[in-house]
Amino acid sequence: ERVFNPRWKHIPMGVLSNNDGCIIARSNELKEAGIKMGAPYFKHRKQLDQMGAVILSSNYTLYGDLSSRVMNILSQFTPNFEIYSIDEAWLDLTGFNTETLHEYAQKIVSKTHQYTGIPVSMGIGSTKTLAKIANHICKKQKIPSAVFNLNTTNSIDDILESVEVGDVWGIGQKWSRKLKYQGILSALDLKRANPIEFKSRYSIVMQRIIYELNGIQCLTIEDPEPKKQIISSRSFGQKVTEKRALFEAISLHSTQASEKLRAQNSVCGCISVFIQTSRFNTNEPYYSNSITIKLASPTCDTRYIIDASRKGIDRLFKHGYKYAKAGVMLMDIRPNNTLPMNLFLENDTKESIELMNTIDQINTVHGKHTIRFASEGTGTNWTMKQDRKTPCFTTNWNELPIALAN
DNA sequence: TCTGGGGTCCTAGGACCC
DNA sequence: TCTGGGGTCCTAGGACCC
Repeated sequence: ERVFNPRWKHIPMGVLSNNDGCIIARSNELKEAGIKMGAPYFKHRKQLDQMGAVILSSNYTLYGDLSSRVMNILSQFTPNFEIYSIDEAWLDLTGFNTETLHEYAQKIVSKTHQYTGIPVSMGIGSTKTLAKIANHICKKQKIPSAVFNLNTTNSIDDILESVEVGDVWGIGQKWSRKLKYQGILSALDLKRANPIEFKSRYSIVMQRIIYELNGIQCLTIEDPEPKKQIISSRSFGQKVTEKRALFEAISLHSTQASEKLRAQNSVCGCISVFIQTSRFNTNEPYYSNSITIKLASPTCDTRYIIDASRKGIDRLFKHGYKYAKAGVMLMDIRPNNTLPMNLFLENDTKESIELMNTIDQINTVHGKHTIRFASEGTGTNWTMKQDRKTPCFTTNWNELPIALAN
């Protein structure tokens, strides 16, 4: 957001989740003010207003586009590269000259910043888990070069001792509590734990973390795999009581999930539909339910998936509840075998595949939802709240930034 | 009184991640 | 009034097989 609005550079900022519900990205000022990741916005609104903070709805189109620009640059610095999330990537620097590694890393950081305006930091370690710790140090200590190499510090153990066990990658709330109860307080304590004993007490995942802290690689740089499940879901802007509105939302989710399914050249064997009321409102009766429906045969045709989801809603819906959220999950996902020989043996006939291709092409060229299914309705009464979204500066001709010359 | 051994597959639930 | 969305992996237990 600051790339396209430099005037916000020194102003406290936050970005909200869908529906403007939770705070999911915070500038340093917000972190220092004690605003927690995922905190409900309405609970902190007053405080944030007083701070003069700029709080925005999330603009995933913009973030996704900037992300791919950053990833593009990063990928040029090593042949072995993995995109880990929208804002993280692994670079395999095995075999690179260790003497000049720090400079090389700085070059990566400065080139990324120069080309995209996005500040990045880099942590270097001999395993993924150690590299994550190095990056953690980078941010926590605000290292000016934005690079921290754990391999060239005097004592890795001193660093590990300063890191809380809950800040180790892979240690979440539950395990953190359990470890601390056992007297394992720091990353160093965990490094020195017995991997065999901890495997039986926790799981093989914990054992790997211990090995990785000891510099033994258990996790490698991986190639992208097709998704094994695809979810589309949303909370409603306002609570929904009508079955019709629920089905409209579910139709839209079926459409979006199917698009993702086709984009990775897969078909799915079954779908799951779920609806739920708010789990926070204790004054209203709570209802949450899901149903899994097996498809007659594997498909990526939106029509069959919407049809199945309708049956799901018919069986799930109960009158008298105020629904807060609904969604669709595609499961039993496998490659779409489009070899001509198999075309007519599958649910997805040639006609079906051509129709879906055409719809996808129209929506790619002319914009999302240009052509859509009538069952999605007009959606005006249940679509999500997004009061403060910045324009799609980089992906929409109508929303390009405008530069004025005086 | 006394009731085997070895295997696979599937699912739900729990843990984690960003 | 207002509390996100989308993933992964692992394990235990049940159903089933011979």
